[in-house]
Amino acid sequence: MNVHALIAIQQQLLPDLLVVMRKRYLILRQVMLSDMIGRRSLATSLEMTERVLRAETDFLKAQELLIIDAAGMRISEAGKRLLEEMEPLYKAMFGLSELEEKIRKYFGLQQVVIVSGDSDESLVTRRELGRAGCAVLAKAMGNSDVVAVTGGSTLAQVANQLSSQTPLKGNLFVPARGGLGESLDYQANTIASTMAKRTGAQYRMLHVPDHLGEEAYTSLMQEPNVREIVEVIRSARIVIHGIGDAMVMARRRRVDDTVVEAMKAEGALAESFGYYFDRNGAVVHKMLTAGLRLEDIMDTEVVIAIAGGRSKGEAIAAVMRFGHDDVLVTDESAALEIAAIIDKELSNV
Amino acid sequence: MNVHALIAIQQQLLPDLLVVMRKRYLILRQVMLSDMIGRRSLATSLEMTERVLRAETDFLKAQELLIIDAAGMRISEAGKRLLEEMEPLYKAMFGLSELEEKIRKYFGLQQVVIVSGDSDESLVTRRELGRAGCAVLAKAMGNSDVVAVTGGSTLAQVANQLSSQTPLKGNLFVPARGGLGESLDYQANTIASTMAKRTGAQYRMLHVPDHLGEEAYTSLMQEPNVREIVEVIRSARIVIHGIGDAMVMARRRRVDDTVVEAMKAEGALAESFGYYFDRNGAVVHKMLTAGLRLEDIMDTEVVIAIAGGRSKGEAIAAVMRFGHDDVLVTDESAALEIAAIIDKELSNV
DNA sequence: ATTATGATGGACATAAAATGTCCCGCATGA
DNA sequence: TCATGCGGGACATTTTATGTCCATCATAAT
Repeated sequence: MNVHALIAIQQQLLPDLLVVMRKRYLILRQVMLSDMIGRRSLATSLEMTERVLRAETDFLKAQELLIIDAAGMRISEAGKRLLEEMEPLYKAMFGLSELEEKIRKYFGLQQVVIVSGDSDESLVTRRELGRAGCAVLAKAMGNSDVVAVTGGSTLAQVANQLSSQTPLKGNLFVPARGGLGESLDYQANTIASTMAKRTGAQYRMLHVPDHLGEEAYTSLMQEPNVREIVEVIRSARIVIHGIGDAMVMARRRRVDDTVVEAMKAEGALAESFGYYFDRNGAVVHKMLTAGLRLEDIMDTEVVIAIAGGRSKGEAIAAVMRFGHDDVLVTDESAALEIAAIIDKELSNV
Repeated sequence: MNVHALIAIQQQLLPDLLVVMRKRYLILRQVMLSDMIGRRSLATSLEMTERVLRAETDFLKAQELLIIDAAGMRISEAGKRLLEEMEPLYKAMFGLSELEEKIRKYFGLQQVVIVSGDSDESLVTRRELGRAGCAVLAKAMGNSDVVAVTGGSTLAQVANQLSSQTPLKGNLFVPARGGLGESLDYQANTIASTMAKRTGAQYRMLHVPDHLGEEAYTSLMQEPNVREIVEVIRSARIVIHGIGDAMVMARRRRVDDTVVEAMKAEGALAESFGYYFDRNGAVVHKMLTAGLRLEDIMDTEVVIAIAGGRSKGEAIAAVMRFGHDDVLVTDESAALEIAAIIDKELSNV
């Protein structure tokens, strides 16, 4: 049995095991690196409140890993030994948390969740990604929320993993956008309905093509029943969306070749909830939609992005730069790509 | 890096979490063994209150390790898998807690603390034993308590590990008994004074030989200053004492050969705070003392025994049977000996 | 020598979580 | 059909965690 397996087992019984372990490890390490340090400065350098830190240092003192006296705190021999023994473990154990934190901070997100593996390569990772997405979504959902979901294989995966542990009757799932030229399973409509069925929630459909000319848009919006559901969609409190490669998505949606070329020229890289972004997160291509618009996203309380696979790293980074997401759920490979982009950015500046 | 190293680290860094982990593990195991069981009967069989158990089962249900429905609880597939995977690790993770609990229950103690190793073999273990003793003592001490301490090398170890982290000015350390024929370092007087100095507390000496004839006793007790300190000693709220082998101690104290023979004939096995016990915890040899008497012990609020080493296992068990201790601090080897004695006892009955 | 700084630890109000208790409706099996 | 034992809801109460402020002490610079 190896270390990872043990941790995985322990985490089932104690989900925040790693969180606590990491917290205490970082305190210990910071104290060691500082030789001698006071509580207040330690608290700020670890970004903890003073009182919480104090509870931990009191604990570490009781364990005799820290020595605390009137002059401040320093690490004990036992503490030093513990740190040395933990060092090789640290990376293995917390590599992902470290990554999460880095990405979270850089893009100013509320939360980043990374599952290990590469969705491009492994079915297991895709499933894990789905599960992680479910967990995030479940946590975000209240008692009577409107949740807008986009299409795509990743979102379909989320839908399939969702379980009805706590029946969320009052919630309403809606598609974020209209119908696309994709396969039925990956349609936003399909996914919204699956999610609703699996959680015992309600759902509404939007039976309108996503891509509309101005005339068609205007006339459709005259229809009371279309108009009503569109308004519900636009008032969603939660949005969960995938992220795709711009060119792949454009073709899948049968966008005009000339438009595709124009977007390409403008540096379109990523696609999400129907919009196309360049590497800086700027919107490259706008179009009329009966679904969720950019301005709606900005008002949405919780925007969850979910996408994985090394090939999507760049696209994810682009959408994150757009800056209106709150939570990102991704996998290790994509996260590493994103981290590389961040590093490059930071060294250029 | 192997699993055992990780466990060792966790035991230092998160002992509190491991306690929780063990609790959940035991619940899961009990449910598995019971096939299907209700909350109330589970609570009694685990000796937990219903509400506490409920909090845990709710958690385990959320983790999908337990299936709960109107008919009762049963273990899920994932739960079963978890138990199987954890089984080989259980001993490494919780072996000592298990031992502690077993000994605690058998002798009806309040708390048992076991440090790993064998004090007979290892200096490190002796030191650990001292540290653990300190921790227990520190927890027991209030703001103005009288603490009676006996002599012996183990208690000397405790004294040397005690630290003045929380200055306990109002407390008073006194020797439990008078002077013995031992070396100065192991005298109760010496230890009491060391402890007091190291914690910033007060101390009083008892300059009287422990072993007294009736005449000498009577006349000494006429002395007001002797009488006064003796009364303080006998009113101690806390007693911390070592445990020794009867014969070894008798010789060290230069007890008359004829008396030694008599004690031997009566099955004297263990010695503690000046009294000799046989294997059943019965007092074999009583003598007049200016220090703490048996009847004082019975009134003492907190009686802490501390002793380790495989060779002392039997003696410790004997004194525990005497039944007036509240806390036992020992080491792994002694604890294993004690457990063996318990098992033999239980199978005989 | 003295003053200023920054340290810990105590104290305490308040927020949050854990716990004890009681009771309800429901399935199951006698 | 009824009684038993089940889970789970509700709520008062206790315990614990947290934020905040301050007293006191050690240290270093003046």
